[in-house]
Amino acid sequence: MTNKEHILVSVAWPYANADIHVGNVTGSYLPADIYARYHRLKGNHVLMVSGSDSHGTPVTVKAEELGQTIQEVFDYYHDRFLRIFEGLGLSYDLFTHTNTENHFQVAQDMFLALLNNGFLYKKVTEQMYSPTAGKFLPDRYIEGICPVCGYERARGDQCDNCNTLFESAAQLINPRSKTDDSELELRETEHFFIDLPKLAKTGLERWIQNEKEHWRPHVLKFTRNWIMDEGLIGRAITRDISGWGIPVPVKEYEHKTLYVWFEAVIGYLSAAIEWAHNQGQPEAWKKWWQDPDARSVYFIGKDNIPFHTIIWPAQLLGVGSLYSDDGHALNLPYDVPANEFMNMEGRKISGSMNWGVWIVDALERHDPDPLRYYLTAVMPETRDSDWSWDGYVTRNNTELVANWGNLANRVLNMIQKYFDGVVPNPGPLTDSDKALLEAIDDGFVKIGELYDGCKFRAALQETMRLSTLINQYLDETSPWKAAKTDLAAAGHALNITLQAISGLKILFAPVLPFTCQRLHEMLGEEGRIFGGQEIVTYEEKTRSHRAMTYNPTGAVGSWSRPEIPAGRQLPKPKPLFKKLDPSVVEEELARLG
RNA sequence: GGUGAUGUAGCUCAGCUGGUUAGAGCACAGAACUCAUAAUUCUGGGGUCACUGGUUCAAGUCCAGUCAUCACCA
Repeated sequence: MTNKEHILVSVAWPYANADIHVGNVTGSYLPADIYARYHRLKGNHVLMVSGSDSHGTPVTVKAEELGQTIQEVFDYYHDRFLRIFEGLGLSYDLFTHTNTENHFQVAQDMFLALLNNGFLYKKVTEQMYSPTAGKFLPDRYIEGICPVCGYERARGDQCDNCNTLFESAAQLINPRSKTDDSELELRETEHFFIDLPKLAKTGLERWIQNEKEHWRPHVLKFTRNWIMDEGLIGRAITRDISGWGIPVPVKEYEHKTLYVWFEAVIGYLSAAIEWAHNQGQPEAWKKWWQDPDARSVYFIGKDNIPFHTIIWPAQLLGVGSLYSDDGHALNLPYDVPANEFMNMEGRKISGSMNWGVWIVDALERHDPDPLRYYLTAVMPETRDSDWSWDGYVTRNNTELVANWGNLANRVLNMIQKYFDGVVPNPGPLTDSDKALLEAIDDGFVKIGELYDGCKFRAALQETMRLSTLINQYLDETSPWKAAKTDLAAAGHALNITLQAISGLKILFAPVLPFTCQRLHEMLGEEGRIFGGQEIVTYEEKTRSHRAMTYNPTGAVGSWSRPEIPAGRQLPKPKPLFKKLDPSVVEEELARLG
């Protein structure tokens, strides 16, 4: 038990301003969960963390749109996330959020460590100031005439008419406040910048050039190119907003806040610290963050690559041995298996056009495992992929129901029918029996490597291939025929098939945790394959927050084929999956747009 | 505009460092079987590997350019 690895599964933090759709799930949350569940079965020490990003501008914008407070909007979506993730079976050890005392503290600690280590500098820049509102306005609150095309309602960051992007809203002609249409003026303001060029020289460049052959090619090339060709420039990490966000922990600057992009990624660290605290073992997080043998894997979408492969590593390097008495640095990412995007029936997913599948709705009409299965089968691992309801129904019916679910069902039914539900005796094994069981056992090696390498689509295909292999074996041995003349032969074949199915139950479990648990019970096994999910309220000194945790108590699953003993009485089986009528496709398509 | 990725059968995708008639699943056609949610198994048809040019004895696989899609950056 000593050679078990510590694996930190870091998952993208959703903005709490919109519901989660299939693209979000297949892009980062689901692959992270599959990865975490695989490593739990392997017996490794997994810590899977994430949370809602409360301070992003989109949350503020949403609140204004709805005429609600930011807090109300945030609470509403955060709560929905918890429900959705519970329903989908995403097994976060901690899904928290960034509006906690703990996160504020860790973010401010990192800021100060960077400052003390000489990686921050102050700089005065000019920004748009609203005299009527008495504050500086972020670019997206500014409107004006586009200097390129003359469009009158260009936004501060981009012209929607000609798609020109502006470096500063000051480039607009006659810039005005979007909120009250008042005139704006340019004023000087001072901010903290992170010195990325210095950090690059200090170790970031060396790190990115180190051996990274296990990284996905597009992630690696993109990152190296960014550093080599484009070069790095200092970036502002504070801004002129107060009242919502994390105050800058420096005298005279308390009215400014930490920029969200700087602060949100710190959640990976602060959530691990919070988890340890919640467990009553405040130091426990260090196993994942300070032991150089621990692996940290970041599951994100492709739009987030530079933040996780350059800026976050730069921050981690820059804080040195923060939180360590004996000079331990914080671990940099081991891998960032960023996914591409998922489209919807050939078009980009769009919240405003209601073009997509929202998980909160989907879970009302569909079971989590078929959703997880389809999202894994078409996961955008190497290129953009497409969700189609026709594909969903087809794969559910032909692969889950017909190939795998029906295999389990027919075998369990035959054992009921011919042996009153008692597992028959296998007798001596033939060569073809051994070949089948060896193929399953080899699967634990091969499919394990695929899961570990984040090749989830291939893992699923390979597991399904084994299901076909069992179907072929069943066809050759035809226990339904043998039962009429030679009951022992029928029992023999059914026993072998049952053992093979018992293996597949584990091989499928990272992707199909709910139905594999049901199969686990139908095979007469005790306990649960995985631990359970809980939604808990945590109290801090001045605040409380709701979060999701994973409780591993009672989890018995392990990465090998459990032997089902002859003579065991099995319960009456029920189908694992529901066949879907093709009309589902039309019903679902009708909800779009 | 710059950078990167992607473009292979009707659909979803494999094809590592270039090498015999380009693979799998689904869909389609035919056959076998009947334990099972008409579910399984076997056989078969189907592709100018986006386009153009180049390197090579040999290219889907390398190089250049073009087009399309996506992301990031300016």
